[in-house]
Amino acid sequence: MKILIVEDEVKLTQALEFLFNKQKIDVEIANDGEEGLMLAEKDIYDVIVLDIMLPNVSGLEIVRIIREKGIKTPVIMLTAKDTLDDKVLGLDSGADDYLVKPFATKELIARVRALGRRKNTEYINEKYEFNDIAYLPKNFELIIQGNNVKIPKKEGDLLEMLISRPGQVFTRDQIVDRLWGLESDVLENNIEIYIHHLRKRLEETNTKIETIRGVGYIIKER
Amino acid sequence: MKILIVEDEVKLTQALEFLFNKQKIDVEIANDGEEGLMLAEKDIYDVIVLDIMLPNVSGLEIVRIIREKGIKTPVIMLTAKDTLDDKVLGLDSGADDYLVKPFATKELIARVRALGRRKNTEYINEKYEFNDIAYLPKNFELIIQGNNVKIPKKEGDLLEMLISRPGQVFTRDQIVDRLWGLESDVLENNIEIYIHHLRKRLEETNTKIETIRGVGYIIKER
DNA sequence: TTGCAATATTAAGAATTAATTAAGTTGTAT
DNA sequence: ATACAACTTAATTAATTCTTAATATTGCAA
Repeated sequence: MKILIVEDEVKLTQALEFLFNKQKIDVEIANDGEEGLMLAEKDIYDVIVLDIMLPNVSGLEIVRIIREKGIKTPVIMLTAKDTLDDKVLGLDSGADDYLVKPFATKELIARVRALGRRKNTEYINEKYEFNDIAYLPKNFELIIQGNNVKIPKKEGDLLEMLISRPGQVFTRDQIVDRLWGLESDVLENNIEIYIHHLRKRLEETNTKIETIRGVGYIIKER
Repeated sequence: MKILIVEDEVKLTQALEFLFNKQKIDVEIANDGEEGLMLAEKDIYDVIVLDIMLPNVSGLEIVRIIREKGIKTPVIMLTAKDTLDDKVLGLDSGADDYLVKPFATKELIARVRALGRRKNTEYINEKYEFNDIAYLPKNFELIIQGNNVKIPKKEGDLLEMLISRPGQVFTRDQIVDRLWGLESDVLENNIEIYIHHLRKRLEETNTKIETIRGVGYIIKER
């Protein structure tokens, strides 16, 4: 799971990053609204945590814009007690949940988990299921015909991305951004290599990864 | 996605072109109102970005004229703070959105994306349907009798053009402009080739592409 | 109905993009 | 410090898509 945290208090973001990482959750940080919007638009995160009060672009603005764009990533709003108005409470801003500052980090982690899970399947233990395969991101385990196989992290992250939204095409850019981070300059060839590895693992299954030439990849029934 | 930017500050247009290209959005530039109007009339863009203050013909004029002609392409207006009057704010000028200069380029990109998508979502989630066929531009899939077939990009772009406005004749010029860009010098013969490919795919359907001699092509029920 | 222009068809090879393989590097755990 | 696994780079091969070009057919006007 990879999440985006948009929050201008640097100390807080650092603490959160540390805590989430401990839970095997990858974190990307944006310290102002503009950057946050840019990242959120990439549509590569499982959950977005948004402070409402932000420099440049407010959290509410960000939700509005990304929802308009059709991005359905669950959003948790962080609000100070005094800015907690109906708009947020009613959640008709487009956000899915909110948390009043100051909050217990445990609480935030729990809610992130809950939302990250909701979108996919109801399974309690962070399990993605698609067609005849399943994937457990927590221990990087791919399940084929009842057999659990541990796969490398990068392979797992890629599989998780694809399997988390079946039917969605992920562009090569999105894949690079999610697997290697934003300002990385890895060769795009790496995508092909990990796709290749995954395809080999899926050979005997009824699930395949299809190439959309010039665009990216999508997971499908064979 | 292909957009038109009409803006007389050359530096700005160059920067925008660079940024949009990075986002895989094709850009055509016009540096004055007259040229902008001419291009906008071609009706081949997904979004038009229009500065209000322009040499020759103002942005507002351009929207008015193209709307009169029945061109429904979404328009984003760029306005300086001091020309931001009700006409623009109310959006009853025919524009769909506006942005006050100076703006964050990221914000512009976000809004262009949002508007460009809107056109598609008028049809059932990114799916064009006509008669007995359907097309998914996102993964370049043509759906015939429940079967999804992947088709090449150029074929897909052409099909998308035709199917997006059934009943409208597209001229060879419009097709060349949209598929190959304005200053391309590909042989017009290429149109016929891709029309040919599409026709082959549609052979067993009740949908056909008709030639309007001396003009262009139109998609129809057989 | 003949000839011309426009359109259609087909095939070949260029160009682009992806897949594969191999070799080298990094990081980590013992 | 060594060994192994994972990751990255690089080079090669394969596949797909695009374009050119050459030829055939069609529809329209004289």
